[in-house]
Amino acid sequence: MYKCFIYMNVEEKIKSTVDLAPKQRTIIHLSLICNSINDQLNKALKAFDVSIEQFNVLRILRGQKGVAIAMKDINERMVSKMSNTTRLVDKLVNKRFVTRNICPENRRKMEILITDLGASQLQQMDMVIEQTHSKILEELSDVDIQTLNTLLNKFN
Amino acid sequence: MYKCFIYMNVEEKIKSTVDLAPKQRTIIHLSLICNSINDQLNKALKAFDVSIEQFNVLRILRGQKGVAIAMKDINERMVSKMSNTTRLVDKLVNKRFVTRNICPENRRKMEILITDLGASQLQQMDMVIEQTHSKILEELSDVDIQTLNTLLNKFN
DNA sequence: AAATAATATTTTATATAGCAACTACTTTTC
DNA sequence: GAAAAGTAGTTGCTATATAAAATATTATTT
Repeated sequence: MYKCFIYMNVEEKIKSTVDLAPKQRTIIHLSLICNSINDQLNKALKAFDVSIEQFNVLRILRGQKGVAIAMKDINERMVSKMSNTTRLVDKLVNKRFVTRNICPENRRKMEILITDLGASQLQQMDMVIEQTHSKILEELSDVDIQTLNTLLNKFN
Repeated sequence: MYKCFIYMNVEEKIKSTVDLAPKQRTIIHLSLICNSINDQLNKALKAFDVSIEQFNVLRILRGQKGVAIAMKDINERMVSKMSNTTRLVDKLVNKRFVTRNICPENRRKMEILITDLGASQLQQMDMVIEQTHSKILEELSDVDIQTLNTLLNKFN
């Protein structure tokens, strides 16, 4: 029997009756898990009415420790790059989680800062997200996580 | 020095100056790789003017070996579920890659089939996608791929 | 057989992703 | 110092994701 137990989950999920090539299977496996992770994270953040991307922007701003940051630099630090950081920040401004002002030294630039409200909300989000991360990786040991990261590093 | 070489890639990519918790790092790492995989696959399919999802639908239809399939069943077999298979199939109908007819036995159902044009285009896409998969996983040995799948199976 | 429930698909609404064009400002070059 | 090139950010457009409501058909109940 060619079909190996380690692949069962994947083929179950996409209801495939044929055997997939190991490489194709691996890519699909990764894709399925990423989708599931995003679902879980989005659900966790739903109570705060922010998306994963908005949450990431807030984290970036907190990392600045009070130093203002420009749109361009937010973009560079984001996990999934998108051309439209403007609209993402708009949402956060509307929620009073961040402020945005024109930089006096270089009037092309924006100075974006997290507000106290944003920071306190972020702290609450962090707890929920950490719980979600722990749940997702519950079955993986510390060694598993190290091995996984080493393998992921080999991806092109 | 706490920062370990296996994490370098991640922190470089998101330009993080602070150390992330290993679990958080792993989730971000996965996310980065998934984005990169999707970018590469979309680029490979660009010449055919189809998205990854459209490509997946075509593969599902081919897997049917001439047996018609309903919308509901396409949805079940898709990697990233979405409620709007209708529009996805619309696009493929417009390109003459698939046909869609009302099922005579159950008029609620649709009978969706891949066309000869769709099948021949899919064959071309397969070659490009296989090359892309190989390139993505170039640095991973067979054992690496087995290990990776085993680890991915542990995800919740 | 009419009413109700269940199923399959489509439509609608809303949010986001990605690209390209555009505006506004700054730097460089001549 | 005016023209050209480069940079930062915004806007518009199109495509897609997602959820919820609507429509159409079939199956079940009474």
